[in-house]
Amino acid sequence: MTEDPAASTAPARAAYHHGDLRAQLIAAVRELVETHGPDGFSVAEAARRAGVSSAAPYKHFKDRPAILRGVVSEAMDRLRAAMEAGAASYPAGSIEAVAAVGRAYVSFARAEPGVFRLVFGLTEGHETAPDLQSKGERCFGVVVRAAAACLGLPPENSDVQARAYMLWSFVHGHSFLTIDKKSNVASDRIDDWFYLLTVSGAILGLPIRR
Amino acid sequence: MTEDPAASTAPARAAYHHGDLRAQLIAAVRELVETHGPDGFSVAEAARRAGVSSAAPYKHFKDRPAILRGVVSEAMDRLRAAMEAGAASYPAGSIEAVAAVGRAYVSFARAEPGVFRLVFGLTEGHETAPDLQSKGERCFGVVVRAAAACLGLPPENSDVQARAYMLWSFVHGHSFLTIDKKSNVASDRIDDWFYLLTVSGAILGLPIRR
DNA sequence: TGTACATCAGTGAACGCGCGTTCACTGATGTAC
DNA sequence: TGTACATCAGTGAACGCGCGTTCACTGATGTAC
Repeated sequence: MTEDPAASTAPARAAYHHGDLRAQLIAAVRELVETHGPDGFSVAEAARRAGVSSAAPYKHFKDRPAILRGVVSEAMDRLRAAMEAGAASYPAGSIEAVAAVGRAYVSFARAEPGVFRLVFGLTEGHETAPDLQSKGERCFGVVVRAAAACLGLPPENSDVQARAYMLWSFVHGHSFLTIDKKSNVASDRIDDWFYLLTVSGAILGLPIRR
Repeated sequence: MTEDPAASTAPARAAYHHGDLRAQLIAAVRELVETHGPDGFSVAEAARRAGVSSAAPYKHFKDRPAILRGVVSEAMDRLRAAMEAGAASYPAGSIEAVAAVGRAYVSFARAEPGVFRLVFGLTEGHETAPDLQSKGERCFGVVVRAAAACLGLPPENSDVQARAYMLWSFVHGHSFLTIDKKSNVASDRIDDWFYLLTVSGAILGLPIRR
């Protein structure tokens, strides 16, 4: 998948052997999850879409949960890349960079709501997956670094972490409410760049005295 | 279920007829959803737990999605009641009342994570359910009214609605991150009453100039 | 360059399973007279 | 108060279905000499 030069872009009907099946299966599952929801996918249907027999997936994945984990892992890579790209498109340390991370997050959720839900624990038996856990932490790290740079404090600072977590909560909640259609007129205003900037600033700037 | 005097509290082995089955089924599904996750339940298993044949549920619900809708509907009633109780336990118009609504929300999610996920769109084919939609709006109404009272503005005010939505996003996101175990040390601090108060105040008080 | 062989990635048939739903039925309940 | 009867809420057997997974297999690929 990663060391693959260009075959994955072409339909690559591919020979008998090696049609880049692993990546094709993940793509098929992504499609299924988007159209039928998380848990609305089956190994059989994914194999069908990839044009192979129902036994073929087991040459690449141990079992059904392993396929889901593969999809989630790949999705987390893309999510983190999107967040980083968002941050990089504004001056380091600016509040705009912080808001851009949030905006990238929401955009991802909107673009792939099924996969987004899958990433966030909607599937059973994913608790035992240390690699996924660490990928999640790396995503959070993007938020923390942006917040730290903006506040001029080290990322290890516990107030920075608390505020970054609050920002994440806000953006995460907005993402879910939006894809669940629970949104109102009010939710549309948050997509407004100005609102996102303002609420980000408020959360970062809130006086934590104690 | 509602007009039932006291039978639902007792195990109520009940006669052949009428053992308050509808309510018992909903309770069984709640249990299943908590232990096996949303979509991890089956009509057959729910019937088994309620001690009836697998055909019995169809006397009370049209089909499987209808059972899910019943569970969600009942859960939304309880969620709204909890939010209202939270608001009522502090002076009307106080920021504490606003924060208490949020705290009730998070407590609900923590107490019944499976049902909470179910409520928020994780199940297929619930798009066609106007009664659920309106129940959701009534929940949001609790937040809006608390925010309006605190700001001294009418609930119809669009800024009030926008800020209420932001509060809801924040609390919703925190709820999900918490039950998904995506939380860190940082998330625990938000359960701290003082933090919740502060961030609520920040969101309500943020300067929306435009 | 050619051959022998281990490995790899697929096939396709088969399995057992539990599910959602239906059906004709039956016993208990509530009501009219 | 008693009886006749409509209705209601259950039974249990049966159906067809698609799924996850295994199995022995086979043809293509890559490598050693």
